[in-house]
Amino acid sequence: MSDYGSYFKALREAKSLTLREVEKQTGISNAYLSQLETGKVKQPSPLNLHKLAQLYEVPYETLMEKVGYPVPQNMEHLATREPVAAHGRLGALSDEEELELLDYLKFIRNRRR
Amino acid sequence: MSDYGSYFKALREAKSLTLREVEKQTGISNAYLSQLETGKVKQPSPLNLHKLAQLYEVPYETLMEKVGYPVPQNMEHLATREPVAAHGRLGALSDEEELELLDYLKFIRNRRR
DNA sequence: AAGCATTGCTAAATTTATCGAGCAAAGGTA
DNA sequence: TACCTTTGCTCGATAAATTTAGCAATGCTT
Repeated sequence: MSDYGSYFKALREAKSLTLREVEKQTGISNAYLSQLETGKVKQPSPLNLHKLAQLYEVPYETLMEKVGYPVPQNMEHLATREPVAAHGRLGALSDEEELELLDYLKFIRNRRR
Repeated sequence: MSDYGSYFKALREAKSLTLREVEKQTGISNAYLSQLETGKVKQPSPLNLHKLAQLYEVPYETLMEKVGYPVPQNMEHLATREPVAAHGRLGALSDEEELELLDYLKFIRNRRR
């Protein structure tokens, strides 16, 4: 199976923590932690990864990458990536669309007044 | 239950895509997509979120935040509303305005067809 | 040595993610 | 009108995440 289990175990041992101590700090059952460390878990939830990242003091993204989740781009990428307009629910807009929406937005805002 | 379903639905409709078209582009079953959009799914996998983010042209982090996953620290400000405000000429939008514009955008794009 | 707590682990149960099949409503087309 | 397709959705099945309970080995204390 997946083989990042030993990695998590190493992180825990580096802090000299016991499975049950980690359970207390994170709320994740020691049973599950054990399975995680012995390669019996494929994709732990991002929330649990985050908790472990905090406790073990490693970057959340590092753990996400370890378990095979897509990792968010770094800032440079985002900054360069096509239109900043590609945010929110509107998504990427062509110039014409943006102008038309701008017009409609004015209408919306003046509607009731 | 969680209620980000309508958000995904809005994203899909903004692109005038059908559930089965999204299925073809992402490999995610239309059955699951439907459940996702009708609030019957709690935590879709990061991988699926990533696929949808690509198709819908929204940041992966935004979707992660929507479904309640922790978002990497250095990305938080980008994942929230701010970018929408950075929407060139449109400026900052309220939720209601954004939804209404989304709806209008859909209309614009379907006008001819 | 006996008794007790700690530690890592597994087994079974529960919950959720995800898919395949198939159904009913809506649209078009002959 | 009858037929075929498309579309969103539900149902039932399978797999994986995560928990609770409990067990064996080790360690500590008397």
